[in-house]
Parts: sequence; C-alpha cells; structure tokens
Amino acid sequence: MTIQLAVDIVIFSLLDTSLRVLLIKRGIPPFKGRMAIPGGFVHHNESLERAALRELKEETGVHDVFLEQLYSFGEPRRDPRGRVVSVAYYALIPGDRKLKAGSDAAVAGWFPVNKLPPLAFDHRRIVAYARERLRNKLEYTSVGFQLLPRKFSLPELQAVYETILDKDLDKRNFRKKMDLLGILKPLNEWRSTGRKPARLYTFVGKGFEQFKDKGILFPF
Amino acid sequence: MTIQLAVDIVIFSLLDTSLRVLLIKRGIPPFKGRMAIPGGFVHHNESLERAALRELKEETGVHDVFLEQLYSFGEPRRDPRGRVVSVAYYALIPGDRKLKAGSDAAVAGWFPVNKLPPLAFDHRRIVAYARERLRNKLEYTSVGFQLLPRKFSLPELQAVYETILDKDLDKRNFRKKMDLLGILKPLNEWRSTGRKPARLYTFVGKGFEQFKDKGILFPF
DNA sequence: ACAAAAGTGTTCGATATACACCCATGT
DNA sequence: ACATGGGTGTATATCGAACACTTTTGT
Repeated sequence: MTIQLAVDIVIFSLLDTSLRVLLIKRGIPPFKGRMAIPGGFVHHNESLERAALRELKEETGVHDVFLEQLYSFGEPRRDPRGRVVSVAYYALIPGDRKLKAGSDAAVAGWFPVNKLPPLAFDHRRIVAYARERLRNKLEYTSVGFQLLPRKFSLPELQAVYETILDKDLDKRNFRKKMDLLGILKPLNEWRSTGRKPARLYTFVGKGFEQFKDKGILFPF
Repeated sequence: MTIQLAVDIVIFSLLDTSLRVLLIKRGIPPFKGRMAIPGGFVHHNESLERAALRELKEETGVHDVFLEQLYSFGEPRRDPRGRVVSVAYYALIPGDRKLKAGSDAAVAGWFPVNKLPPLAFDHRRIVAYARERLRNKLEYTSVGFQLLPRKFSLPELQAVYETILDKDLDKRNFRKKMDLLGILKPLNEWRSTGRKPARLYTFVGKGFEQFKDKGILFPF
C-alpha cells in the first residue's frame, strides 16, 4: 500500500559508431523474459545517486563515469506490482572500457538505441527521454568526451557528434570549432589504426559548468 | 522504515519587476515557524504531476499554469522525520493573476528570490536550482511568456527577461529579435499606464517544442 | 514646457556554413 | 600504384552587439 522508490539507469556507450544502451533480460515477473534497463529499489540509507551508482557498478563494474539524474517517472500504473516511482539516471561509458564480463548474469548486452527490442515497463519512454537529453547536452556541454577514452583522435570525436546528433558534420568546420574552443590538447602521439595515423588529443576543459556561460558550444 | 515520497513546488511570479517565490510558514514541526516552499506527500493513486498540481491549487487556487518537473532530491537526512524523497517542480504564474486570498492559512507570501529568509529542509537549494533552470530555459524556450498576462507590451516582456537574466538588454536589439522570431502578434490595443501608451501583443508560438529545433532563441 | 517612457535603423564584428584538394599510410 | 581516411583554408551569409534620437503622453 505504500509507494516504493526505484532507480533505473540508461547506460550509453558507443560501439562500432553506433549509440548503444545496456539492457538486461528480466529473470522474474513482471515482464519476465523482457528486456529492461538496469535498475532496482533504493535502499533506506542510500541517496538516489548512490543507488544509481550501485546499480551501475553491479551491472558494468565501472563506477567512475558520467552519471546524471534524468527525470522521475511516477505514473500510478507504470509497474503492475504496485506503486513504484522510478528516478531515472543516465550514464555515459567510454567505448573502450572493458566491462567485467558476466558481471551480472542478467546482462543481455548493448543494443543500438535506434533498434531496441520491446522493453519492460515504461522503459522505452525513459530511453527516449535520455536520448533526447543526451542530444541536447551534447550541443552546449562537454558530455561528448565522456564517451571517448582519455586519448582520442579528432575523427573519433567527430564520429561521436555525428552519431548522437544523427547527421553529418563538416570536417573542417568541426576542427575549426574545436580549435576555437581551446579545450583540446594535442599530444605527440598518433593512432595508426587504419591508414594514415590520426593525431591524439586529450580534453582539457576544466569541467562542465564553465561552458554554460558561453552559450551553445556546438551549433553545427 | 519505508521511504516516503513528497512533491515540493517552487512557484515563481513577477511582482513589481522582481522575481518572487511563494513561501508558506510551517505550522508544525519539523522546522515549525520556518518558511518553506509548498509541498506535501504524494497520494497513492496520484501521479507526481497530479500531486504537484494539487499542491499548487491548494496554495494558489490556480491550476492552468506552466508546471514542470525540476529534479528529485533524495539525500537520506534531508528530512529529520525520516526518509523523505522529494520530487521538486516549479511553476510560473502570470503577475496579474489574482490568487485566492488566504487560500491556505499557511501562505506567507511572495518573497524576492534574491532575498529569501531561512528556509526549512533543503528548500534553499531547491529554489536555487529552480532559479537556474528558469534562467536557462528563458534563453531557448518561451517560458518567459508564462509570467505575463495574455496581453502584454514589449517593455513588459523585456522587463521579464531583464529580471530573470539579471542584466540590462538593449531595447532595439530585443525588439528586433522578437520581430525576427515572429512569435508576437501586435494588437490594436495600447496600454496607457504611465506616459506614452505601449502597444500590446499576444504570444502566438505554437508551443514549446517547436523552439527546440531552432536552437537558442534569446542569446542577448 | 518639460519629464518619462515608447518607439525606431544602421554599422561592425563574430561566428556558422559551404566547399576541394593534398598527404601519409597499408595493401 | 592505388585506395583509404587524415588533414588543411577561404569566402559568404547570418546573427549578435553597440549605439542616439524622435515621438507621445501626463503633469
């Protein structure tokens, strides 16, 4: 008869230049056998963010990644078990991070966000909301760098933007913009994966908030 | 021992060209006698938004105003009574709306957001968060119009922007921008409050979402 | 007549956009 | 040698920022 509180996490990563979401397969009713985003109930002495971090770690083994509260979903009938309000978070994991394999037996894998299977509860809506937030934030913050390893090439960075914004960007304009922003430090390292080696950079923005003032960062 | 779920609402209005927040005086512990933003527990069969609307109506008598979910605050010790997670909303009320007087005995009044008294719980933080969100949204959405009556003059509209952004704007650039956006319909009415009468306009934007695509709307 | 607020255009600088060729490497 | 993807500059259009005077009304 009481309201229960859960957290659910949309975990994004970039694999094979496609934006993906980590899904698990539910082993118990309701929606047994359906795919779902990871989540669970909030413990009594745990903040919402800690609960989200706990779930994130349980499913992926990582703990030091971008995590942000998304929205709280509280329609009375969203969970057939009873009244469950879910505080949704989303996380960004660099594509090169090796996750602990089978960290949780329930992990089903990484699904392209454009081709999701049927999901349990209102999880489709939650993922859609997260995707929208990610797209928006990409344009005026530095979230894009959260999906890349510490060292990355400009073509890789551009691919992140193109994938999330779902449109092609002009190479020269992209580089000019990055140059103008002054948030990339060129390294004396080159990645020779493919043909001509690409120079590597690191992100040197001093954080997130700094960018807000500047207005839109990436209005391609 | 269970987690309780509440909604709290930051209700903004614009009075005497100052941005204000509706506060109530708490009649019972904890924080008895302290000021607080309106709020209350979510009923069992009520969505989060409905709970917020209910609180809004109880305190102000209005129900047809802008209301948006803000963030969920869930630190374990934010409420001394026990574990209470609060889903915060914010609402915008046109400055000319007459609220039902003494609608709730607890209503204390409209306080300038820059000069708030000590608040109960973590309400100061919630208000700060709402203020920040309002400032940001003002720049790329049409929230500004939610604080004005249906008919308004351009100087009034500009005052909304100046108040919330807390900086002076150039009259000519402001009008040029509004003109360019094409979201104002001039009326054949003038408001003669003061010296030279000001022409009245209405907002004719077809909604909110429409603007997102256009990117930033008001980067003064 | 004077004070107060409404209304009106132009110039300049910054930034977004469009666009094509050469270079370094692996095969 | 050639195919593949990395790397580079310029010209134009759009938009934001700065800036001063005239008009209308109430007193």
